[in-house]
Amino acid sequence: MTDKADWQHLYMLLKLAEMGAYNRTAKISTEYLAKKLDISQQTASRYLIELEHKGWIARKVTPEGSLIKIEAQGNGELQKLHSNLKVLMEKSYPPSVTLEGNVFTGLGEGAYYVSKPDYQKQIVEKVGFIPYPGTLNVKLSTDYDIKTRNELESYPAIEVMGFQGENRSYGLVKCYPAIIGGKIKGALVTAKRSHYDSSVLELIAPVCLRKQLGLKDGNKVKVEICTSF
Amino acid sequence: MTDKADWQHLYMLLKLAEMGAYNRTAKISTEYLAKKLDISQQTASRYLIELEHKGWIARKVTPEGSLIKIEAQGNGELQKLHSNLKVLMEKSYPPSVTLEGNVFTGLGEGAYYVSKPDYQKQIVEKVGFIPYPGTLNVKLSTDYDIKTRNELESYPAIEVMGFQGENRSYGLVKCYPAIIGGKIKGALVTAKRSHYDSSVLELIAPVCLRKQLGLKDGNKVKVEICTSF
DNA sequence: ATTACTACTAAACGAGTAC
DNA sequence: TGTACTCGTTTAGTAGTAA
Repeated sequence: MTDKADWQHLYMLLKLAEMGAYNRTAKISTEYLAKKLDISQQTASRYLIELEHKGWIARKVTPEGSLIKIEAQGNGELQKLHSNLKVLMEKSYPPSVTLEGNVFTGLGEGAYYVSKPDYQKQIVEKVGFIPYPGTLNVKLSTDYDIKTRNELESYPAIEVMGFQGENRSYGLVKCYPAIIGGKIKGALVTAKRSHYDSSVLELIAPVCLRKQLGLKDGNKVKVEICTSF
Repeated sequence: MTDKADWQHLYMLLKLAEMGAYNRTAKISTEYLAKKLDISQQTASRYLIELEHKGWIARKVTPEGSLIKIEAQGNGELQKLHSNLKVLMEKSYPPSVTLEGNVFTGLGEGAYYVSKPDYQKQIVEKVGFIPYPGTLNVKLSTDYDIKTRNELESYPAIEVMGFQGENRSYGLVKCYPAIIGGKIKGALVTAKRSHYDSSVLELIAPVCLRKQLGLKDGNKVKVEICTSF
């Protein structure tokens, strides 16, 4: 992620690009740049030095102005920004949503399902980790959380296919990669036919979430669902 | 143009969008936002207030956090940024280039051509102004300016078609909208068959450029050529 | 002309805290 | 919990000026 201190540099870079420093060399004096950005000549000069230091631009000072060209690293920053924006604009759903609720103890069903080899194998392949045999259950309470939870249904998900068991059939399970408690990468799993309604989240992870996050029943936990993967 | 003070707000807006406030309401606490952007909770709060003040977001403060949705104006800013970047990334030429040279007196040919009704009519229609009967001639001297001038040939231009006159034929003229001397909107005109080589710019505008800009022979003048229109 | 240093000023930031 | 105020500190920005 581009950090805070880079904001102004990124903006500067964009302006330089618009002035012709993208994929070619442009002659831009610090005074001209200053006027365009409505900053002082001194600040413009300092910015250029900083950008050069970062390796975002190449700069050659001449008596008639500075010859400036955006370098590979600078191009990368602009492209990153562009693709971020593109994803945002072109998708109809947000790249991530955050839900919050309270931990509670379920019926131990999650463990049963997760340990089924047919499910487990697919989770490893498609979601990318070996699930700890058990789920963390989180109860949503506010209108906002429940509404957002319901919206998830229409977002793309990783689909873990159902299969025919000995006595019964096992249905489709949708998985959404998630960051639980701000730390652990796991997934929200939603069975089509679940005992729980849409006010409950069932979470899996490669580790025991309760243990790793030190959670007890009733504790609040944040779950950041990633909708693009 | 987004001005300098807006840049951090724009960045903030982008982050809010990534957190799901684009086209829907997201619940984001100032502390959570602060952690994501690596700023303090106080600053995050202040930013949200400023964004609301600007009309970029709608905000409803609740005891569990702030409900935030990016408003039409905010969407507009993000879209503007996106299209800027898109133009930059997808075109092979820069959106604008700046040339600099010295004013000199030509042979008065410019006035002759510009006053030809067949040319003039097209300039009014395609370039958008009634040209002052005369051109400002600018001599380029540095390698950079001449090189850049030559690159223009491959950029898109407004084409003013040639025609058959009484005694001779008049050729195609390419026009590039330009800002002359940092102030006046006019155009660079390039005749296919010109007496001047590529180290000379011939400029037209709705007014007398020499007069309006107070230019005398030998004076330096900056010409900003717009390649997207 | 330029660029960019130093010294100062203005603005942004965040700790503490009230609500 | 939350948000957002005051106020001291830090950082960014500018004027003057040298090279």
